[in-house]
Amino acid sequence: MTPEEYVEAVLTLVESIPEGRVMSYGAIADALAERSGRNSPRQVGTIMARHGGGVPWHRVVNSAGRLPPGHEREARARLLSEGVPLRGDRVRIDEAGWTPDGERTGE
DNA sequence: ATGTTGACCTTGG
DNA sequence: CCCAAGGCCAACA
Repeated sequence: MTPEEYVEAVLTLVESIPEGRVMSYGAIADALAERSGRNSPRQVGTIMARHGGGVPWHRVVNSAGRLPPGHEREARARLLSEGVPLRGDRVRIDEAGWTPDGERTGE
């Protein structure tokens, strides 16, 4: 799988995240691990930073539910309007966490 | 080829 | 809450 295809795969997956739900960089990397041959949350983060402008990037947070640096205000507002459960400025990923299988990350 | 860096993750002080 | 260490993968100097 070429780098461009991996980028597309990531963006497509992010677009598939339902409103009110979120996914962590690690979960995304993990979900594409089989198909991409690589598993690196950092790469997903880099991809989001560079090509995340066209997708619901605010639905992607780190494992601790932390919002993307520099976009915290924006992300928080959007998540709030979607009804994503927040604890302060962090997402309750145990409740809003989502995977392509429709299961919650916690559990 | 080596070293650093990055919207990361987990474990452990 | 903050920091460090070891893994992870790709881009860049």
